[in-house]
Amino acid sequence: MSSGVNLKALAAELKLSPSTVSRALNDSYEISEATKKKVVFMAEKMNYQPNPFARSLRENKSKTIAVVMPERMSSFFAKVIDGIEEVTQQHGYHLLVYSTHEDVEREKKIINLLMNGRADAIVMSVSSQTSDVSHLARLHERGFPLIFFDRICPDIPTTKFITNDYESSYEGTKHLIQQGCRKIAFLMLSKELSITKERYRGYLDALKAAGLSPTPSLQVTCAHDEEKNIEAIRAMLTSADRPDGLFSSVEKLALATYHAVKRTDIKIPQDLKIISFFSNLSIAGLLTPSLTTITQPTFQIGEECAKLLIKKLTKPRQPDLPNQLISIPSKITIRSSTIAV
Amino acid sequence: MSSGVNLKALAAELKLSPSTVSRALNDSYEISEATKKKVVFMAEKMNYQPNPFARSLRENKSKTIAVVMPERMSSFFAKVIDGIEEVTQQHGYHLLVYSTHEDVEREKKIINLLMNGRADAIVMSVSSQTSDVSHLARLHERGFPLIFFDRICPDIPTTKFITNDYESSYEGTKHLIQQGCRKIAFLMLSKELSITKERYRGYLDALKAAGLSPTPSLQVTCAHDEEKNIEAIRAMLTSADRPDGLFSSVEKLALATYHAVKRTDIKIPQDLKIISFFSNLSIAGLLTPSLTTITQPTFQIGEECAKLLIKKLTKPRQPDLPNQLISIPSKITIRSSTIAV
DNA sequence: TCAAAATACGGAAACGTTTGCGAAATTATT
DNA sequence: AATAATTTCGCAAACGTTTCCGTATTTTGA
Repeated sequence: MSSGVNLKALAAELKLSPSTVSRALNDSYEISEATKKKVVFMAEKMNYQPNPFARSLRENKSKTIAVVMPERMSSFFAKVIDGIEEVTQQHGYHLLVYSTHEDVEREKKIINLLMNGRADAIVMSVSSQTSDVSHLARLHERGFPLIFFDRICPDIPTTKFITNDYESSYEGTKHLIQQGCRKIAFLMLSKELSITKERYRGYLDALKAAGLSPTPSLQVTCAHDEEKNIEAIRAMLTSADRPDGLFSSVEKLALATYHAVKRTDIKIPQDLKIISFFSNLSIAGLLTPSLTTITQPTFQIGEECAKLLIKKLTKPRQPDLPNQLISIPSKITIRSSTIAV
Repeated sequence: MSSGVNLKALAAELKLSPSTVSRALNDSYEISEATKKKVVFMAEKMNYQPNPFARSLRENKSKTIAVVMPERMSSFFAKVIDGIEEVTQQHGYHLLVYSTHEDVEREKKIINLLMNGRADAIVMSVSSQTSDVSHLARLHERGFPLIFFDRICPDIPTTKFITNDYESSYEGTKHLIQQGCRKIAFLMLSKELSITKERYRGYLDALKAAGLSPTPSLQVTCAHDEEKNIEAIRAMLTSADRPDGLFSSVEKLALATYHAVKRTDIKIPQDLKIISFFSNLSIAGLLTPSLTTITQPTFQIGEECAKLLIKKLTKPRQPDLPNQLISIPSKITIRSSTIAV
């Protein structure tokens, strides 16, 4: 139901053939400048809009990229998509955006839907439930351009964009130790997640380097229910083995921790020092006390994902996405939540 | 580059004609149950995926809905989209998501891009810069299904979903007055916005009902630069005419106000009581002091938008979207930021 | 001046569906 | 038993592009 005017109508009006009009609009070398002018002018005048589906059908590409991520209500993912959109929009690409809601079944359904070519590529971050990655492997094996960011699949040989999870976590944990923490809790979403593994490894190594060992009861795996998370954290914080420091591997768990602390008489940072991966800088400074954060280069991650894809999709005979892990460093910003008093 | 197998290949394998296979897969009444079984089985086996563009071209519909909104880093818009996705996904629709970044030029470009039929409908919330709505009017006049939510265009005769902006603002302002406020500031994004107008009207009427009149210097219009907003608010809060209450018409300005207050020695709620339209309830409870909020039914707004569109798009001969304003009430949650001490 | 090359355009096929129409085979009706 | 109706399927057109060829016209080269 577009504007009603198509190539044929435009051609008829110009007394030219559709093929000539098409070529003129696509700036083909075999059309004279004179007719190009006329065609472009008339196309403008009649408000001709090429039908994207006819074009996609013919050219076998959609000028569309799909973004699949675990949730929408997250400053991290929101900013990454902003970054993606920034560069894709400049190249005339459109963005299909899907949220899996951390549900691997929904993730599978979405991936399967995308196998029909509705999008030219997928950039994704897996759900916290995703352990079996066969749906993604299958997609990749068929040659479908797929790249990961943040929550990656290490075993799928394609390009992945991450931050320096290990090093940042190591440094963050070291910072807590330097501030006097000896019993440091670790909060994670799911042990399956790549980011959990890397960040946990950094945390453990920093403990080890300081001659400390992790307390099992202080390693809490959270779920999707915010209230339950808060209660689990509160229970942990008020247990006999209560921690004096806390490392949250994701933003939402830092917020849950602040909620949990509000239900106790624990004082931050006197009784408990907190550091967290966190993307919403405005909020970090507004929390009481302000939160020491490890901030990922969100926007840049999105941009890099998109740039790589655009290169792959627009150059004629581009090789497959290389199997590489590209790391863009995070930045630690020390605020009140870890300042020894 | 889908899976490689198309209708013709599938038909050849089955020794049937493509038309029969198509009808079988679409469960047409003119195909026997026996062949339907065979076709479906073989389609499954060969992993046949219908080409969406061929289908869209033929049927002149894309099974895609576009969402156009001012920003992505907003809990309000994120939740609305979650609501939209919830129902559209159930009906096999896909979501193209665009952010205008509060830039009317980008908004125009996006709208013009969407005129070619890439999406079957648009659900949108206009940018704060949007005063000339001719690009949207044109779209609607061409019969393109368009519905608004939150930041609407009153003059375009289609369906709009809002919350009870006037009443909520009236009640919120009344609450501030009841808590002892006499000089109440009003924070807004742009005077052009429908939500600004309605919320401001509610604010003004509540003042008038209490025999108060607004102080011009306390009505601040903000821009897109967060730091500038914070400074403008700080200046206003510390001026000679300093307010004792503040009504923020959008979430981000409440956060800016908390930042501004941090730069002064003002105490909330002792010196200044604050209420705001706010969607991120988790954060509202975490601010210090916790923020009294007017929370919109975000998810439900999204659901209702999508339900209406799905009905319009799936029923064969559906009339145009009616020119109506549907209001779903907000809820005021009183927290510490307005509790008189 | 004449052949060769370059230029500018049109005809038609192709992309993969859906569907109107026709037709063969089967079943129902009188 | 002859005709009518129903069931089941195939042919071909159509959706709106792009592009492979072919061709007529003009320009170039010797």
